[in-house]
Order: sequence, then C-alpha cells, then structure tokens
Amino acid sequence: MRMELDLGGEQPLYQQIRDQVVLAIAAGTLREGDNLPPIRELAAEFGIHFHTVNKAYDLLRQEGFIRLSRKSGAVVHTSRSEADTEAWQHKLRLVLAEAVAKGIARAQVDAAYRAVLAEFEHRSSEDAPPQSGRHA
Amino acid sequence: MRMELDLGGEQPLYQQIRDQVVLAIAAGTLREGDNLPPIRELAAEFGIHFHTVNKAYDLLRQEGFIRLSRKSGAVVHTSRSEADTEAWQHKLRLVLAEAVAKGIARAQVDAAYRAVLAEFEHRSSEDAPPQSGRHA
Amino acid sequence: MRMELDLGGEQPLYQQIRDQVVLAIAAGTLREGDNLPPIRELAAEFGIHFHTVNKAYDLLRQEGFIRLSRKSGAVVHTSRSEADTEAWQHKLRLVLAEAVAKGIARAQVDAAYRAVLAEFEHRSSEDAPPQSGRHA
Amino acid sequence: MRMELDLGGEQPLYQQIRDQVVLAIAAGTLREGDNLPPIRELAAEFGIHFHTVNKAYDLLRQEGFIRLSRKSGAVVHTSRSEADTEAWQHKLRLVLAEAVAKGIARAQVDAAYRAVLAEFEHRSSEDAPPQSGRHA
DNA sequence: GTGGTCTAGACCACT
DNA sequence: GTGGTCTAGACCACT
Repeated sequence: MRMELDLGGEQPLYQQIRDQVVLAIAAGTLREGDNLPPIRELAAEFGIHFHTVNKAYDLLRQEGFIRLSRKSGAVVHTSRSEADTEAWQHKLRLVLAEAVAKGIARAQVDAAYRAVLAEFEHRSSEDAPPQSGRHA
Repeated sequence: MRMELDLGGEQPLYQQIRDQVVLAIAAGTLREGDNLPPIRELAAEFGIHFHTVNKAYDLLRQEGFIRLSRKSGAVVHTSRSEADTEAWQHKLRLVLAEAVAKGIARAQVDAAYRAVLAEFEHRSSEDAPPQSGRHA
Repeated sequence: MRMELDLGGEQPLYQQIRDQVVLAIAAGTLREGDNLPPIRELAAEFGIHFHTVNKAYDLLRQEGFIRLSRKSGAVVHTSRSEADTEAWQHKLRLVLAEAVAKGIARAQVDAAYRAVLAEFEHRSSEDAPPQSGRHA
Repeated sequence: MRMELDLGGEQPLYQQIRDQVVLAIAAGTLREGDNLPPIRELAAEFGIHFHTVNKAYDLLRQEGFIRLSRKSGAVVHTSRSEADTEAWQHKLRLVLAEAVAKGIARAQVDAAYRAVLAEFEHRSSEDAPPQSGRHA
C-alpha cells in the first residue's frame, strides 16, 4: 500500500492518513481482512509520532472502516450504520452544492462522477459474480 | 435564508456558516447579485462574534462565491478558476471513495447523487425558459 | 476618456478612479492641460457620491497628476518631487519582488515590462521631436 | 531576517509584514523551505497582537508564498497560478503607468528596473553553478 | 451603515 | 510549542 503524506501540508497528518486508507480501500489496494501497517512502523516510515498514526487509525475505526485489536493490529473491516450513510449523504450534498453554486455544468459534474466511480469499479467486479455482457 | 448553526459542534462556526451559504446558493435561495446579511447582523442573530461571521464571509470571498465591499456589503458573485475545479474533483473523489469503501451499492450511490442534483435542479430551470431549442 | 468602475468590487471606488486617470494619462488619452470630467458629472455618470470622486481627484492632486481650481476644475498637470520618485521606486521594487519571489522567469518579467512600456510608448513619441530611425 | 514596521503608518500592519516577507524572499534572505518566525514570537518582537501577524501569514499563504501548519509553523513554499501572474502583470502595468504619466524618462525607468532586479539577482546565481552550458 | 483593522485574551487542536 | 478558533470591544475607512 503506497501512501503519500504531505508533511507540512495544510491538512492534519492524521486526516491525510485516514484519507489515504479510505482511498486505498475504495481502490481495492486494501481489501476486507487485509492488515494495515503496524502503527509504529508507519510512524517510523514517515518520521512522525506514533500518536498521530494512532489517531488516524482510531478515526478509521470510529468511521467503520477498520477493526483494531492487540492480536491482529489494524484490519480492514468495513461496516456501516444508518448514521454513517446519512453523514455520507450530507457530505455528498455539500460537495455537489459547491459544484452547482459555482455553476459547473451538469455534464461536467456527471463526467467527474462517472470517472471517479470507474476508477473504483473493479471493486464491485471483484466482489460480484463474474457475469457476462459487461460492455462499456 | 434559513441558517442553522451547531454551536459547540465539531465543525468551526465559520465553516458551518460557509457551508450554509454554499448550500443556499446551490439551492437557489441565494442568487447571483443577492445580498447576504450584514456581518454584524448575522452575528447578532446567532449570538456570535462578528469576527466569526467575518471569517466565514472572507472564506467565501476567497473561494469565489461572494464579493465584499464596504459599499454593498456581501453579494453573491460566483467565479471559478481551474484550480477550483481540480480541488472540487478531489473532494468528490474522496466522498465517493468513502461510499465505495463502505460497500454502499452503486445503485444507492447513484440514487443519492441524482436526488441531491434534483434538489438543486430548479436553478437552471428557473433561469432558463422552459422550452426547446435552447440556443445561446 | 473611457472609464470603467467596478462598483461593488474590492478596491475602493476613489482608488479605481485614481488608477483609471493615471492609466489614461500614461496612455495619452488624457494629456497635459486636458480637463478631467467635472466632479459632479462623473459622480452622476456612475451613480456614486460626489464625495467619492472628490476624494479621488484630491488624491491625484496630492500625487502630482492634476491641478484643481474653482475656475478650470481638474486639469492634468503633472509634476514630481524627489519624494514622489522615491515612493515610485519603492512600488516598483515591491512589484518586482513579487515576481522574483514567485519565481517568474526573468525573460517573462522582461517581456511584461517591455509590453507595458510599448503600450504607453506613443507618449514619448508625441512629446519628442519626430526623429527618424526609430525602428522596433 | 530584518523587518521594519511603521506602526501608525498608512498601510495596515499586516500588509507591511506581508510586504517585508515578500521582499525577503526576493532578496534571498528567506529561501524555499526556511521557517518564518512563529506568529506569537514575531508579534512579541514588535509589540503587536499575534492576530495581526496571523493575518499577514494567512495572506502570504493565500498568495502562494508560504505554507502554514501547526507542526512546522510558517515555511516558505512558493507556488503560482495563472491568475497570480495575470494579477501581477496588472500591478506592473499600474506602476509603470505612474512613471510614464509623471514623465519620468524612459532611461530612468529602465535604470530603476535593472537596479531592482540586480538587487534580487543573486537568487538564481547562488543556486546555479557559475558556469556556461546551463542545460536543464 | 457597511466592512476593516487592531488589541486583549481564553481555550483548543495537532504533534 | 505551534497555529487555530472564538469572544469582546475600540476605532477606522468608505460611501
């Protein structure tokens, strides 16, 4: 799992780590049951405090993306509550509001939407039974 | 313009104000050329300091949603740069990654996407005459 | 003299008026001895308060671009003190510092410099005796 | 990094701080990756409020001269967009218009231009090896 | 009457 | 120890 952190960037490091993990899961680089790097290892790799990584992992746990245990460390284990889905819809609403408010053309929004989902597509194809006829 | 602030919430107040304004523009409650409430008035309404509102308005100005002047106050005046659009796409990517990572079904994501855009749809439909042959 | 003001823009109106007049003088649209529009006329044209125009004209007078008198109104009459020249050099220094700090290539800075001066060139050619050999 | 502020001057303090930092970057006193003084430290040095310094740093961040993070503080990190370059050209145009309008001789303008750039020259000469054949 | 600048200072977030 | 958020409030600039 490739991870790029922008130390000294504007976003808090723990947030960046969280985002990278979420993107990796969506991209299929990290799959259900996979282990995330041990906290101290990841911290060492980037020369950051292990507390920072710990905070990121704890956030991922809270959000229902991973499980933490002393035995197996951090493991991808997604789950979602209704509240999660609602919170997610609220985020989507805000992102789309920005686009609409800025007057980005509907076609361009649609294109961006499809492009991103296509990028993450493989995932459903891996989980789903390999059916035929999937053209385009 | 309805606005709800969650004092003591996780999100900074100025960010909440910013979000509410963006949503209002997208929803068409605030339209190009409309005035936002004066800084001090909005502050009084919510019992917060005018600096907080000022920061929100300044952020909206930076992001290209409004214009500020001592004469006319805060006025909706959207503009966008290429960098804006790129930053927006990155936000969309992250939001969709969350959905995919959580395994929300594609159909449900699509439904949420369409529902939100439908909510903001009127914008174009109000401004444009409801007729065919929309040339220039 | 064409003048465009951005009412509701970020820059103070009096500053915009001042800038437009300076640009007009540099471009040769306004020449030594020419009259600027009467204060109240200009104010009426843009629907702004005559105090605002008055402030702009007074600033232009202070800066040594025009003369004001009850008889003849505002007349282009440039003059400069050593202090003016120093102040100008300081402005130039700051503008160039921005370019250098941002890492704009020297060639590009030079090009912008020459382009702007070329735009204002006619002026010297009008004042100077029409000598031959001025190619490029 | 030498800095001189004119308290009680016409220019806002935060703007003066911003200008001094830009000049320092152009002069090479501050270089890519260098740290600016911590907000509160600089404020104490000049006996002004840290909010004022904060505003200056935030402006420098917006303009693409520095980066801010809680971890590393304020670090010189220049970047520019096309809009930046356009805005810069407009500033240059106005400064040169002043000179032309005042009838400052072209030779004197050229001299001032070259003198300022010479002052900032070292930047490239320090970083690059003083040799011919500078390829990539 | 509008937003802008600045001070003073409490408390928080991130590392 | 760094910057960030927020309140409180004085005084200023522009129109």
